[in-house]
Amino acid sequence: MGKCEQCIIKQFNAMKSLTKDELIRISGCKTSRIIKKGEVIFEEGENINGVYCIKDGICKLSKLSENGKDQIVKMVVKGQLLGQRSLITEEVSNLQAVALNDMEVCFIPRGEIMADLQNNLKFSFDVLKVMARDLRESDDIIVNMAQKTVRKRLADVLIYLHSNFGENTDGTLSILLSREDYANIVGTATESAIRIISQLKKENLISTKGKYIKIEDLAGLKRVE
Amino acid sequence: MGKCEQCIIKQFNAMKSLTKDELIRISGCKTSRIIKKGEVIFEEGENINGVYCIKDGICKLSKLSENGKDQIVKMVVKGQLLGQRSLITEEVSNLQAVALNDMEVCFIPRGEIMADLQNNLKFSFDVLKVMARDLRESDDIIVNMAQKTVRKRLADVLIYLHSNFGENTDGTLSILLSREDYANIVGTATESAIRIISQLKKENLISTKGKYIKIEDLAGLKRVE
DNA sequence: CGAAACTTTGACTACGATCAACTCCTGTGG
DNA sequence: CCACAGGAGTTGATCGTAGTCAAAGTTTCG
Repeated sequence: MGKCEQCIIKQFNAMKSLTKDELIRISGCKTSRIIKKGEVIFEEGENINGVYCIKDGICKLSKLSENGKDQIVKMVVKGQLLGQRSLITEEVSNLQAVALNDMEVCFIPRGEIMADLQNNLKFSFDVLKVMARDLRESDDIIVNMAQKTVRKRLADVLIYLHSNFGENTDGTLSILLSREDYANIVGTATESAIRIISQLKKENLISTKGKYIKIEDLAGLKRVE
Repeated sequence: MGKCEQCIIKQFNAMKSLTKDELIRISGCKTSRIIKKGEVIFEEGENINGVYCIKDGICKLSKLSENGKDQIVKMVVKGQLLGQRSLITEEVSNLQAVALNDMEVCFIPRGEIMADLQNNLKFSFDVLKVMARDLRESDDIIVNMAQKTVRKRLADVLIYLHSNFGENTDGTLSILLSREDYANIVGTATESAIRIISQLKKENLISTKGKYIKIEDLAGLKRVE
């Protein structure tokens, strides 16, 4: 099993602030795990009892709404930590996590990571920074949800996916989402999302290869209102 | 000027974790300020350079959307700290803060509070907890925005205001918001909010005395879909 | 008292949800 | 290898929700 102190992934999250000794200790109690695409990592209401450090892959965090629809709240990718919030509030998870592609994660039990949070100031301050940034992002999402049309939100999501997760060699978005996922991110009905995607296609802003979406005119997409 | 170490307000926020010495130091450099209803505490994009500890009153945090409408993202009340996020991300504020009634606040300059954040583990961990809870709340707001009707959201807001800020002796909500504020919280047009309020009135779920709103049937309001 | 700001109502429009039918993939078992 | 089942994607028709514009009524405050 890999050693935390040598793992490159830690550079990308707050764990870079842990000391070598702390990393060695964590390395000793962590468990690695492969998660297949579509697999549930944890459920809403589940006691997570630790955090996941994502070595590879992407997952979606969603919450079941009263009307029975899932709302995707956040995507967490390679390099980031998963489950920090619930760890800190000491409550069960308020979100469900599902893998969007095959993932490789390390699970660090609550006790170990909490010990570091409460002893290593640099580490806890780093986590604080991540959260403050997340909060900013949440503010933006709230405003967008409240004030923008579905069409505009969907265009924004495509731009976001493109700039954050990049594209395959053929130019399609490297992250593959179902139409339902798209709908659940922008908060609309699947049919509505589909309709807008085909409309954007007609306007030559995007093209599709099966489920894959390729952005043809990024500037045009940004101008969508 | 009041002394932080004797101030009761600190019990309600993370400052309770500061040592007596730290509080005395902060007391020496803080500035008290009275803010009138409607006054802007800080603007979106402004460098806040510290945090406000709210001794009395309530304010709204809002963000200007591209369509020119303000979206109210959060309400911050007596006992809470204002501006922590921007302090931590070391960026300009992403929100505007406006007083909803006459307020009394203490301003603590960045340097002082940062020093404590980076030295007092208990304090920074407390702030971490507050933020983790805020993030949970944001998740809920996002889901509600995305999945619920304006009518349902407005009913929820009324219930929220009632349970969090209480009522006057005549039973009206003790917090007084304009119709536009209501609209800006639920993310709708002012006229839409007005229409729904008058509809709820017809259904005898609420009544109004001028701008004041009184909840007549809390259980009924909760059943609104 | 009068101006300005806020609230209310009406009429109309547009956006997005829902339901239903149909097509297209994909994978599984005969 | 084909057939078929099931899921995902697509499209059309229809309906209700909410946004916009306009006008009139009401409060508030100087």
